[in-house]
Amino acid sequence: MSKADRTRQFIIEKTAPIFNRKGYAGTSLADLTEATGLTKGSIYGNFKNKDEVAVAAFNYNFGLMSDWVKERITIEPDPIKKLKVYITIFSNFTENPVLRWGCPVLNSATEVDDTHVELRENVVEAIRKWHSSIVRIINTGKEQGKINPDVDTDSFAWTLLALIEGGVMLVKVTGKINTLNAAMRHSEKIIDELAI
Amino acid sequence: MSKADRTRQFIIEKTAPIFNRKGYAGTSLADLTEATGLTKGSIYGNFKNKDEVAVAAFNYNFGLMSDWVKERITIEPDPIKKLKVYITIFSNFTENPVLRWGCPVLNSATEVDDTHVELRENVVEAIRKWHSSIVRIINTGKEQGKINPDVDTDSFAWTLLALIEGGVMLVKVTGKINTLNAAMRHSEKIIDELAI
DNA sequence: TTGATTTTATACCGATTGGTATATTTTATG
DNA sequence: CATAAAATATACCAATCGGTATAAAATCAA
Repeated sequence: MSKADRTRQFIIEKTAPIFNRKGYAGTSLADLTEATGLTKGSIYGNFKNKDEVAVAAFNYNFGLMSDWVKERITIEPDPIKKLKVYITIFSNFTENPVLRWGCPVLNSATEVDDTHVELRENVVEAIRKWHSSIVRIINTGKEQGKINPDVDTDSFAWTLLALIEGGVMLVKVTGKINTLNAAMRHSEKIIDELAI
Repeated sequence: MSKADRTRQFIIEKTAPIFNRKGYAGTSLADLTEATGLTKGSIYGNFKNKDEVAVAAFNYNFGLMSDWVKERITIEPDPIKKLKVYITIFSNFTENPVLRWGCPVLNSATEVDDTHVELRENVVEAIRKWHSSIVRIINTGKEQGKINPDVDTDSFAWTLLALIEGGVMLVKVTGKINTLNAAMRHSEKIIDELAI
């Protein structure tokens, strides 16, 4: 790992929380230099422009979240319990070190428009991956005879994603945890109903 | 209605779609002058600052959405059908004249932080109103003996809101309508299950 | 229609935006 | 250790940001 690679990684790690909190357009170059202690020249020596830092920061943020989830899903053998890991994690996301400032997907999803093409594509890809991992759990559960084969896997995964992201949005803006709790309790219920 | 009041209203109506599309921080004063054909001086003669225009624009956007929904809910006598009005409207929100650029609540919810206190309070109040209107429909349905009295009204309303907003987010960023459809079909199902 | 008042336009402000050319320093290689 | 290459800092750029003082124009009441 060369010096440049290490600095690049350093910049990403230091700025990723800023991007997640302030938004990908609301974060200025001054924020980046302040967070890293580096200068503009140094940052532009490692990245083409601000957008490239934003994209790298988003992927880093999503990766953190993804790893956190995966780690806890892997140790659960039962598909129903695997799915419930999402509920546990997001029910307490405000105390979660990587999700404290909100879900990176949600935070960037509403912001990216046609002017941030590359970032948008990365957000879409992140959502697709998330959806796929839910689909995979359910399909494996079907093969194991633990989940009702009649379940519409694809639709279920999108519904669960909508409940999680919607719930996170509600609690983030209102500050009332019962908004998220309601969505998570319902999610738990429909997960239980998957079982044969 | 004085000239000033008319101009104020004119500014709100012309800038509200811009704010909803570009975000409340991403919209510049140049955007406002361009959309209205007025100058900065003229806008600042009618509003204290940009934030005041943003707040007025949000409330206008939410009012438009609210009126559109209320109009269609009122003509439905049955509480189950009243709730399904939300599903119908949001399932086709991309073709809806007032929701074409997304739900104003969702668009501003993820953006407002501690630096936009007043706008945030307005968003929270809008969500509270929306929640209350769902609660009211369900409670009336219970009184009429058409909705199961054991239903947790408050939780149900938050769950429905999470499904709607989450679904809107998913389709807006991915561009795939089946993401929203899945959330809306599930919403329809849980609405049907409310009935006795 | 006059005169006071309100509304709008002009011209400007300092601060900040993202970005870059170039000089300096640090790193890696022989 | 010397030297080439890469990484970082300095100093700057034009453009845009939100906002304002003031002049010009339009409105309104008497």
